[in-house]
Amino acid sequence: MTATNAEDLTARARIRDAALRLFGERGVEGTTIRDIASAAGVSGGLVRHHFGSKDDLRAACDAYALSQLMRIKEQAVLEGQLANPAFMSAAQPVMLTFFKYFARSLVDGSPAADAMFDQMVELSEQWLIEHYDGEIRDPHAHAALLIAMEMGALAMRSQLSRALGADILEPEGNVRWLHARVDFYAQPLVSSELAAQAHESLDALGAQSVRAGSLGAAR
Amino acid sequence: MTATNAEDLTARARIRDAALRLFGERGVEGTTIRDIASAAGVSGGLVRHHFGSKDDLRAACDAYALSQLMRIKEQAVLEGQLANPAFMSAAQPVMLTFFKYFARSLVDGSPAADAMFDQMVELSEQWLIEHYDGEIRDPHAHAALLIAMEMGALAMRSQLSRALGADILEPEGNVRWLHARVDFYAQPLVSSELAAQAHESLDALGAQSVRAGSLGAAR
DNA sequence: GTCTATATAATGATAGAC
DNA sequence: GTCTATCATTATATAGAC
Repeated sequence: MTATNAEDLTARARIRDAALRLFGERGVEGTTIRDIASAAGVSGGLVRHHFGSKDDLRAACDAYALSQLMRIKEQAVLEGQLANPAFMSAAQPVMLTFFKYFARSLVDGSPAADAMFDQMVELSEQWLIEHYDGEIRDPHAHAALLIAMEMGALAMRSQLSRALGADILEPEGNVRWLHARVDFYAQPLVSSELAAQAHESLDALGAQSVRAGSLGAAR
Repeated sequence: MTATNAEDLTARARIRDAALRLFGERGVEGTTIRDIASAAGVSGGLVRHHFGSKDDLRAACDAYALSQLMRIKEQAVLEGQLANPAFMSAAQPVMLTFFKYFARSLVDGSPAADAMFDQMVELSEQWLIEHYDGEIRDPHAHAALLIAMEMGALAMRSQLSRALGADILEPEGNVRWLHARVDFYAQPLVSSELAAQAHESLDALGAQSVRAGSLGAAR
């Protein structure tokens, strides 16, 4: 049910929600129109009637997920709901569902997902520049890595859930996950000395690669 | 060419390497046997002749990627090649290719990938316990998140590459990526005070979720 | 709006020739 | 070992009835 707008019980909405969920779980290629129709309790023909083609359905899911996410963001920021625990805890699981969809889309590749990624990188880059205490060499790269890892962890949902002993998208596992995440971001994994050393090694490696030319990634 | 063993120019090896690459890039569902055959420069029939079925081919890729990764690991650790820059810089791109394959398998889900993930978590958990200075509340969860984010970032290869301006699996982008990664792990994103505060909020949220019951993740 | 039935295409699997 | 040709299955797309 992802998000429950009042008039949202139509077959069209059910199809879109089912597609959003199945695409997010199995990927677009791994999901058939029949699967979606079955999950939504309608016929395959109706999917076509409402959305035309699988690609169009996917585009509709992209647009819907993006708009819903933006809507929540607006509410949180503009309407000052950020400080409202009830709103935030209610919004959280819905947002996660959309994030999960985008995480999978990011892996599969799609124009909308690409745009979403860039937008998120942009936002977190600004946040880093404005709110971060320490110095960051390359804020853009830092932000990109941050978002890639965040979305990547979400794409690894089943693995992470197995390791934590509970689905990270259900309340119990979700809390465990968020706790671990806070710790993860609170503690540096390597010391600044080790980091400096690593940067040096990388510079040497970089120069070497450029010279040798033969060390290109295998393909 | 992923890894160039001397006798590795056989059609069978070419098929396996092509499958490894395509599965890693597009996922198993998104790759057809014809695609693989074409990339390997052979007929579809030959793929079947050598590997039986698509599932068997995938299993062969799993086994091969795992064994190669272990082989490199053995060499690095047992034969003391860890300190040999030439070996390490040559091994790095090959390892990345296999990691990429597993990252995608992790997203798609497979028994071998699951085992791989658990193994990596186990290793990094031990590393955290033995070599990490600070205190970590939940080493297992921490390790799981670390691996999920590492592999997740790899699964986000195209996004990350676009953001960094060069393919992270080619030398140039690779160096940029590794630099950003060092910085990422060298600097805590949130202060310990903020972290403590976040942990508190999460505990409150957790208790609330358990009470309310209605806050389950959307599905 | 919704369904059933059908056409068309793609895919994995198979058989047999060289 | 390698190919071409073909089959069976499945998926998407389409048409038309209710």
